[in-house]
Amino acid sequence: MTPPAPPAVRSTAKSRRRATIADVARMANVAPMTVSRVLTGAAAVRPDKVKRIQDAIQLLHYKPNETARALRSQRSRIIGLIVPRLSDPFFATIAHAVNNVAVDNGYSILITTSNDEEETEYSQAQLMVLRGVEGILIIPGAGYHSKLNRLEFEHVPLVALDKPIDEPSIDSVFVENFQGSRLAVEHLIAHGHTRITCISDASDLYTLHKRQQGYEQAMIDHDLKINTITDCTAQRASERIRLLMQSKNPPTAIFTTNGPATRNLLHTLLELAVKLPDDLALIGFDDFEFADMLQTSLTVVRQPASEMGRIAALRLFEQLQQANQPHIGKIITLPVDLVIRRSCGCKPRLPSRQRSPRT
Amino acid sequence: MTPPAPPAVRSTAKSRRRATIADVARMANVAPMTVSRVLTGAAAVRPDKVKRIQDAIQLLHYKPNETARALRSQRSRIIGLIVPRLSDPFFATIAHAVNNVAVDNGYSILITTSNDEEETEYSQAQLMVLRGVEGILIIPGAGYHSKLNRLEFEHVPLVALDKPIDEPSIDSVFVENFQGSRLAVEHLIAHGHTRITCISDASDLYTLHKRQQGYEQAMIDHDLKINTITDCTAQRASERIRLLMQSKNPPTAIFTTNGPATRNLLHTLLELAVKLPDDLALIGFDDFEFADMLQTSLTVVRQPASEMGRIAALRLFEQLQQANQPHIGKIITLPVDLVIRRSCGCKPRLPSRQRSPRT
DNA sequence: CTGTTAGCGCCTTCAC
DNA sequence: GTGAAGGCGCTAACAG
Repeated sequence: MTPPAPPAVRSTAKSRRRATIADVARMANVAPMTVSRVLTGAAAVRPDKVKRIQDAIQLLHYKPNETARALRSQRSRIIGLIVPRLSDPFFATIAHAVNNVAVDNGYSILITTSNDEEETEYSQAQLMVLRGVEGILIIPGAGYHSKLNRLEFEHVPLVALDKPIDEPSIDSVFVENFQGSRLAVEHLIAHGHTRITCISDASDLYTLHKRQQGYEQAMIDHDLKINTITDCTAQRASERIRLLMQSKNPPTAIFTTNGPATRNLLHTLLELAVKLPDDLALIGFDDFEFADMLQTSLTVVRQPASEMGRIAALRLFEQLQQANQPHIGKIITLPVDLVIRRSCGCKPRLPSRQRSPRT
Repeated sequence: MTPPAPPAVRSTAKSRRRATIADVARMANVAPMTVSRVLTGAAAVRPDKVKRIQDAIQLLHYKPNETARALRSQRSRIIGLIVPRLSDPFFATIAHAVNNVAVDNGYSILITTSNDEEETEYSQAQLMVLRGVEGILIIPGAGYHSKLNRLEFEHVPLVALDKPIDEPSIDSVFVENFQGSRLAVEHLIAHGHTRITCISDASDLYTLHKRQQGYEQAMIDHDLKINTITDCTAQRASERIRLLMQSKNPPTAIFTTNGPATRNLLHTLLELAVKLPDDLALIGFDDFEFADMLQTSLTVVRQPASEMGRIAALRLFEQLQQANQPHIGKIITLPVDLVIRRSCGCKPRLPSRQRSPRT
């Protein structure tokens, strides 16, 4: 065992380049390949050599260069994650869960936000492939058809979350949008309400559509008249809701299909001094941190954001393990919880939950 | 111009490997190096060759392999981002802003969560370096001293956010914790309050300490008695706050030093049926999405999360450009807003803001 | 079990 | 302006 070999290059003042596998091999008096085998465990190596190699690694502070590994072995141990916005707690929670699974598997995450832009999503996904990601998890943006079903992504394992990508071979993970909404609306009906309005903002066409369908199914099943408002964006919500509440037959209950719609509605109701649940009952799709501390705590359909991220990531790793076997897209749909608080008219002692039934 | 040259390897059924720079060079009848120059713009190339090369690139759908580039050029165009939790809206918003800056600079982000664990933070940071990130942005976890001041990170550009890392050469971006808190407490004092309690949970020692100091400074300046409660964790908050409110001289106002403390307090106040702001005035550090829709809308100190992320990322890129010049750590402190709502006792028509003064 | 050879895809370097 | 050679650091493939 020789002392730390001076690097091949003359050791200038302080450049001192990182030790490479060759340095370790030289010091341990073996071939680089043998060092590699110890590192990766790809094949057995005689114990005494293992010892020498490990000592050399210690002394040189050797750490493998993952970029070189990725280039040579065609395995980057990196997956891509594309979300519309990280500032949305729902997406951020999914990202957090994905990260945990990735770390458990020894993978890292290359993340990016699409800002709900088709071109950004597409170009960032391409860039990820060029950077050698082994697979991509994506929450497609609202309001367009994702282009990730293109040919160039044919050989990249892909899992879609929350919304689908239009290509049957792609795995998807959704929540029970339809059943959850139906459950929520039926809860309102059980409270005796008959004039129930469904309010959406304009974003996120796929999920909102599913949720509206759930609302409509519940209404049809009980012979009630459907009334859906779909353009309650931040700008127009105030006007639309005032009109609604001041009409001659205003609803006695409202179902909002996502967080923004719920927030827009609540703002206007505050302005109008409408009291929940006396003047109006409300259930919103999607829970949020302070839902239990509003003027009237809100009954909501809670989505399993963390669970979604976890399952999607696990699916992706299953695909990575199955290498190139022909792949059939699997659709996983997670149940949602109806978290009953005060806004629907219940007077629960403790917040209770009800789970969406599986169809 | 020849038709798409069959790849060197025989084109088996459908393996069809990705085109490389050599394929493009062959097709355009130039040396690979010339193609590289067109790609990177590293040197001028005669227009007719440029044309031939661009045509070949189109025909072959050539895209450069970024892993190979990173290995050869020692520039990955990737930066690392470490946050404690992505499920925290404050951190997630920072991550979002960081992403936007990175994309603008043609960089990608390798992200990971430390879960507030010293070892995770350290090992993930190491892994990022092995993956060739050019720099790291980190929000250090709560409750320990980050190990990223170690020797091995000496040559990795580093920027700390929200909390410092104990090493003077590292850039940091903070908010005005001290001034913001002082401003908030002075606002309460201006409302005529004299018994003001400061409540913290146990996490995040650095920022909470700074905020407590701001509170104390304001109290001292006005000859008021300091009363700080530091262990209002989710488990103990209820007990501690009940004790406080039922003491014989309960405070007439409270200043909470972060989101969790605010939330814990609000929960208990709901249970105790304490009405804001009549029974008690409250200002919390850190804004959140539904702060304006609580039983009584909350007056808060708002932190510029997005701005923090943006500035930290910009700093990192400045370091990347300055290559190896000796670096002196720069500390950037951002002002915070006092967002006045109802909980402090104001009756604003429109929510108003006040900016923390710079010292 | 171990070493040799070669090359992943690109760009640095240097010669022309 | 252009090309040839060589190697970034590692491991696949093969030979022994």
